[in-house]
Amino acid sequence: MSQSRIRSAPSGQTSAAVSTTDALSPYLDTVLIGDSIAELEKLPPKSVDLVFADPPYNLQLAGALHRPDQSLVDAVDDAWDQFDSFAAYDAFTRAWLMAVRRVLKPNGTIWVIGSYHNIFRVGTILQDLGFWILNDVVWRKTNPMPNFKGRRFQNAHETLIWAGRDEGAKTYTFNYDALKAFNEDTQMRSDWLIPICSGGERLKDAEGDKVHPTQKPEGLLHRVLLASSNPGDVILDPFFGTGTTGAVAKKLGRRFVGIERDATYAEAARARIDAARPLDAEALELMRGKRAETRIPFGTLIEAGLIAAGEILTDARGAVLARVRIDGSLESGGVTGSIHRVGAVLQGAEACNGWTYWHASRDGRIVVIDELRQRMRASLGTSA
Amino acid sequence: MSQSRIRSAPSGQTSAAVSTTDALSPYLDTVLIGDSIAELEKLPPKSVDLVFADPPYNLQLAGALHRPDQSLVDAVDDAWDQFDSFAAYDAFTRAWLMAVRRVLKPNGTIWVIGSYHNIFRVGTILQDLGFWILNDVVWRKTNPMPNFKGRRFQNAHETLIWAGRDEGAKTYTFNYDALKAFNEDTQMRSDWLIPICSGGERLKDAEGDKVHPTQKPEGLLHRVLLASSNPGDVILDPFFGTGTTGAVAKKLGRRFVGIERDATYAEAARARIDAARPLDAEALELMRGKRAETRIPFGTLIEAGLIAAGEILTDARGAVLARVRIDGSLESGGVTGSIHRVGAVLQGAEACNGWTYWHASRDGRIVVIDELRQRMRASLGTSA
DNA sequence: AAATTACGTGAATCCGTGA
DNA sequence: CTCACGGATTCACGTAATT
Repeated sequence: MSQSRIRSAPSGQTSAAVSTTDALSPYLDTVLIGDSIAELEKLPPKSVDLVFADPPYNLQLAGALHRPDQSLVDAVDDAWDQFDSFAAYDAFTRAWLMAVRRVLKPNGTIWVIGSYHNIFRVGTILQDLGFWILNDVVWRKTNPMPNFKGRRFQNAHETLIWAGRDEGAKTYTFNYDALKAFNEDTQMRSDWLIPICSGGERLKDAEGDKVHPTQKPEGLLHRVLLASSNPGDVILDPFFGTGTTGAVAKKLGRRFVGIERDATYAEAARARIDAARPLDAEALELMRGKRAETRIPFGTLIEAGLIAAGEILTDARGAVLARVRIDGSLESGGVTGSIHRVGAVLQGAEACNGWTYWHASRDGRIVVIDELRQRMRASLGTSA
Repeated sequence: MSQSRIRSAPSGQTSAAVSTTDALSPYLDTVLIGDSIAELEKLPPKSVDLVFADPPYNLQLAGALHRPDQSLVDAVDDAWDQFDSFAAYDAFTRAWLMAVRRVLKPNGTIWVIGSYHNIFRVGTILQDLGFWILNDVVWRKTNPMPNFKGRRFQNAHETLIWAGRDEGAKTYTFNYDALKAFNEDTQMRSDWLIPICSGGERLKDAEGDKVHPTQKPEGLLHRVLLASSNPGDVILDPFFGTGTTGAVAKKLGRRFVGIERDATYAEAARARIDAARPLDAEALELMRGKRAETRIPFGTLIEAGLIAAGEILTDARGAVLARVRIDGSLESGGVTGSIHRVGAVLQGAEACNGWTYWHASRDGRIVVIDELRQRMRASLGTSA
């Protein structure tokens, strides 16, 4: 049995009060190598404080996808993401969620992350099994992959579900004030802006290839653990991968139990967690989330009624005219495009800031449209 | 039957080409008062272009829930356990989605909005019925209600699912270029920042109370209809409420069919839509991408004398050469074919856009042949 | 050396039409 | 129905290469 797991940190490293059953202690801060459900059976019931799960998404990708420059998109086509049908995926989901539920303390909570391919099925099964959803949280990616063919909206987010073990459980951990401080003294919203995992944080093998196709950013786990666990708590991750959950748990003074079927991933996780160092309070202070800056596309002003479709905009002197169209584009003498493009073309310039170039008539006065944008911002408050 | 619906706008108000079956025309721009599923049965199959649905998500539904066999689910009983509750909601959801699917054109798409209480069940059933999810979209509220107890994250978003009727349906409407223009020349993401419905837009009754508890903002519908419908299209809303979908549809030159059980809501919707004014056709023009441009075969440029038979084309660097033949094919080192095929073969690529790959020499300058095509288009004027 | 340009890449259900 | 083929299509970063 000792072969089947990798100890990645000396137990007892955290001096904080650890309230775990003795039966769990052999597994603390280790990665169990094996099937999630089989390994979960070995753990004592009602022993972990928090679960974070990043299960296979069941992407169902058909063919190869190329970027406009003909380069191939490196798809997630691993065997572990292949399921024969929705029914097969549902059975798998139900099984691991039931196994997790046995292990979770009555006041514990669970996080599951997914995309539209699988998250609706996960959410339904969570509800069917008696979990009680507390929030769905949207991870907004600062730098998502574009939609290359222009056939859909850019898939710019993933969804997390946060749920209690039971409907009645009221005493779950939620560090409301810590998150409010984190968020510059306004309560944390259900939409989080966080970059994807790239650069130095992304684990690479000797050839420079990514070790795991879907490594999650530590910033995401940081916020999850900060919100819903306390120092010394035990975090279970049944799809450990390359151990983001374990690395962040160690940094934040939490304990972890990881389960991972792939030995290569598990070994990468062990090395990574070994190298991680618990943060002191000062370092924690530095990890404050940046607030999302309010970007207001021109089209939004039309939706909001601050500018009317069909309205005529002019340059500062009133010499150049353009008509606003319903999609937020402008039209002037056969030239169409964004406020910036049309401004540039009409001036014969390479570029143009449409916000300062174009003006509208308001109450008999000519106002630059940037002023209308400021009004929009003001009406939105600082919450964007 | 005429009592069961309210005509809220004169039919034929929109002069745009309306491609609806005659059987649907009696229902156009009206609100049918009645149960969604029963009213949907009256509509002809495959007759609507787009569905927007804002179904109830309160599990203690006050009114009728139908099983797939149309039988009425007994009144919600406090003694029901959780599973029964979800089962009833699922049966209701399955029933109205099946009814909607019958009415939707094969290339039509559907939007459903919900919160974590119901959206996972809606998404699962959509997938089970064969709908094909295109995106999940997050409506990020600029001004959500705070969480007063401080026990959860501020619930600051709702989720929309956009799905095609069938997996294979490829030719659904998506105004990619219009949305890109809207968003100042970067493709529209799956997270939308839009204010909740308040202020003057919010319908109030004589006592100053809001008419409907969950009136959706017109900005949201504006973006939905702009993205996934064309002028003259028929938009079906089976949970019409106070008619946001109808009001925006009228403004944007679309037709609508609304179904609403509550006569008070339906009457408020009718009055509201009557007061709405359609935008003029010029303002409704959308950015059209290259896909919508008239196709100009390469050979046409030779016929027009813009490119000479026998002329040598090169890649951007002038390293690769090819000869133009009289039939509009290229020849280079024994390779012959279209400008696209030859470009692909010479690059060893799967595909190649010959219009942007090949260049010609004009007045001592190297110009991409796509520029010559644009001159051709310009010379054709708007007649195409 | 500092600044600029070029290149690679990420959980992706990613073309449309006519024969 | 399949098949062929014209030709349309990307954003934010991190890192390396170049000026």
